[in-house]
Amino acid sequence: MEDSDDDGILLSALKKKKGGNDGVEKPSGGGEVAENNVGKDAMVGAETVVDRVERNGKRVFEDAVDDDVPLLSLKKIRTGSSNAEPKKAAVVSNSVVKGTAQAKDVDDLPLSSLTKRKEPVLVKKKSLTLKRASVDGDLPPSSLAKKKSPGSPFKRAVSVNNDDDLPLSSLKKKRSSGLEQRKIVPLKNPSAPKKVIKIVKKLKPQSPLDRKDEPKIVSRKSNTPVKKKIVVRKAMPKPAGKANNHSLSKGKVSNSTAPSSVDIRKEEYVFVGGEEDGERRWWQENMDGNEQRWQNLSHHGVLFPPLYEPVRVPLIYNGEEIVLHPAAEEVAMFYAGKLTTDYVKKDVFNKNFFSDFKQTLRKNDRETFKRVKDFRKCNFSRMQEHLDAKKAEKKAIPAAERKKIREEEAERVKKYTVATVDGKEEKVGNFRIEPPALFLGRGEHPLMGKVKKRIWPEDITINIGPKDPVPECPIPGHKWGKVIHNKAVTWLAFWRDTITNGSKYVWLAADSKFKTVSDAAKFEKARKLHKHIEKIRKDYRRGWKSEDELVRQRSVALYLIDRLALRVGNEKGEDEADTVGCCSLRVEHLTFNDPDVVEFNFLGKDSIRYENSVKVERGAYLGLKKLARKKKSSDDIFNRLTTSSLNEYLRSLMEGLTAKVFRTYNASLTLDRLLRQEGQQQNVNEQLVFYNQQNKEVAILCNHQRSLPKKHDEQMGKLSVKHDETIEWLRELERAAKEMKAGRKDSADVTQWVHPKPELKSDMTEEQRSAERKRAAEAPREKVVKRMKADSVHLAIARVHARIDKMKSEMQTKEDLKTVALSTSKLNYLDPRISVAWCKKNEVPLEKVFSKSLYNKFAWAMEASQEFCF
DNA sequence: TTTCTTACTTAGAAATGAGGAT
DNA sequence: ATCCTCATTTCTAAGTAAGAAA
Repeated sequence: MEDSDDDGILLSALKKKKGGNDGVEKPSGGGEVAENNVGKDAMVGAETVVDRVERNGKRVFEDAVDDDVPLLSLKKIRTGSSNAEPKKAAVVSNSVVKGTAQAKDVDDLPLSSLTKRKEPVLVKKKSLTLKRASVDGDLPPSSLAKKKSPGSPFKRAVSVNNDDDLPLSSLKKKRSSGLEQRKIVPLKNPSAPKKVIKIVKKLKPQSPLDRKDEPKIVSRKSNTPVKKKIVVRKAMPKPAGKANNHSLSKGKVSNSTAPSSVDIRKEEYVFVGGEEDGERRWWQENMDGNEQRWQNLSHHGVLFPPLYEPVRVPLIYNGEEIVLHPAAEEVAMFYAGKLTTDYVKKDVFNKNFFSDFKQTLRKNDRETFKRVKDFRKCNFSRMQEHLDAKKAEKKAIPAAERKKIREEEAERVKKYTVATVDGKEEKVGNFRIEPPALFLGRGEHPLMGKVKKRIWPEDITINIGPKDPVPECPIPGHKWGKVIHNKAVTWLAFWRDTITNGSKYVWLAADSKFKTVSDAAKFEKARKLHKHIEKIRKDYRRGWKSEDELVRQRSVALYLIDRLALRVGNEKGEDEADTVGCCSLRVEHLTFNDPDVVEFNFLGKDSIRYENSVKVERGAYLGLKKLARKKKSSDDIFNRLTTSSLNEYLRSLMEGLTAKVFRTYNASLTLDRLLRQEGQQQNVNEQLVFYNQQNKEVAILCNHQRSLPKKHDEQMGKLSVKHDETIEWLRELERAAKEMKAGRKDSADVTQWVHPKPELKSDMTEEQRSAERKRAAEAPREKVVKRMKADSVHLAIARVHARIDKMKSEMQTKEDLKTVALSTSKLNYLDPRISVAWCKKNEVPLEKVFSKSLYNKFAWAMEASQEFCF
């Protein structure tokens, strides 16, 4: 039983992934991209379930992935993208998938192999595992276990790992506090309101770790069994034999992993890490309920963009040149600068722009205002040319001078880049006030094209320590709108956006204490969810059948949030693009395909399309279908449910739990589990390809898309040509080898076709050079014949094979990632300790995975041991 | 209640710059 | 060593979610 419970949990996690994947893949297509994908999908889609099964039988891994969960659609999608994927990746996903997938499928699949692999690693912790299992178990395990059972094998393996990670062993050592941290986390919870705080306090007295949440839960019926968790914790604290290894804690020596890597970071790391083995690192400090986030705060205010300098380049109206009033010229220039974008093709954009433009004319230049009546007669080309010329001018600046300018600018701006919080110097994130511009909303934003006005000091509220000097207002003759001393907030300055009336803030940078503490707390909260997830799932499954419609709506919605990683979906106003999240889904966004497939198609945040067809659990399917019945296509599916009631309910399940925690949880858990799959990566490069593949799975889960890079097709074409030429060379080498073998010769003539080298001369201008390069690249290849010895031919063959493999892998990766954005999940959803642990375990230098800024942002996570388990 | 406001996180595109291929 | 690519950084829009106000 216990084991199975564990498995259940794990599996569920896996499922999510799959679901997510499905979702992602499809979505990747938003707009045009989407269509492309669709095409692929369609092909794949042709594949039937049966096909898949068969595949499973043969190629266990790849197909397995598809199978599981969700879906059909997924399969389709995947096929498209995943075909190319390396087996390793496939394997991982498969396992995952299976777990996720419904029991039947899972069982069928041959998970065993995976399991085996993992188990060895896990070894030690069985005991821990058991504990955890028991914990989960105490909840009503049975039912869930059954459903999920399919995944069990896989899960098992996973679970074992979990135990290991338990956080801890390694953590314990160094930071004895590690454990505490966790505990603390809840307290920290940034969002945690006063109420939370109170709760926390109550809990504190309790033991260490755990579960402060439980007390709260009490009200709910089932919770009794809290204790178990405690048990788990105990286990953790132990010793940590393991710990030793990697954790080299202190930064210095540290990363055994990153031997070759940069040393600079170590220094930074040390700095950031602060205290030695300390009890408490700065990033562990509570954000507890303290309303006071700081005592002293000093900074230099904000930097305003330069004023507009009129250039008297005319607007051409109806064929005639009109030199505009400077204010109008500035606005017209904004439009001219957008001429190459798709915005100018949108009526709303043009209408909004022209309306604001005329208003500016009316205020400043009555004559022109009367004259300029028709937008279609406006010609901004002279202005566009002016902007282009200016850009070219800037580009032409010699490197040395450019560098100098840069440095001078940096010097000028320097004082704005830092702030001091309670004696610690911190970087400021965005000290530049946004310059006036045309508002560029995403998707079909009703306000796109309107003029975002210039912000003046009077529009700014400065927040600063009561004893700290008020920054000088940088624009003579002006003064700050307001100066306040609000210790409950972390912003340095504030203004109101002139388009949306929304608030804009100046914050500290991502590596500041304010930001990192809450970031760490976010991940700890997500980890905490892992301990409650089983119960939560059980609860919402029960809710699908509830008599109470509100309960049904909430339960079905939560299922979608959990399995598909949907956002909660707050209500939106009239003046915003029509996008939705879970709670705001409308009937028109879903299509039901009996018996249990739901197609989703809607625009989410940033008007990114979410398009996915998902095989959902029976209860959820029936529940959803029922909710859609008798409603118009424009009606909300979850009409009785609000995001705040949903969150209120979640809070009753776990302290601090909100809908967005599920995204973090699923994303991180998915990466953690996927990275545990063993692949055959040999060198660091292959490891990184593997890592990126798993990162991609998460990005797909979260539907993180990017637009198709402009030159993608062109670049793929080039790679393809290169690839073909390399193959051609390989064939020639093989032919020569054969010839030598047949003739028992030790050398042979080989023919190679090479591109002529460009003849660049030192007196050529840039233009001439590029023309020459182009000529050379397009010139017919020249035939070169050379005599090669047998040895070198064989050597060359081996090398060419390797090169071809690498090319294939690169092309595949490029194609796979063409519309997937990895950065968003890495930055916001993936617990960095997962990556740190993986790097240490696989001896991959951390800086290969984290850019410098990410490294700094995640400094708090760098001492995680390789045993860390999310 | 419900709506509005505030504070903070998450998001993709554009701008920039560092490194890789040749 | 040069040029171009591509990754990183910057920018600011668009979310979430809590608390205040209506």
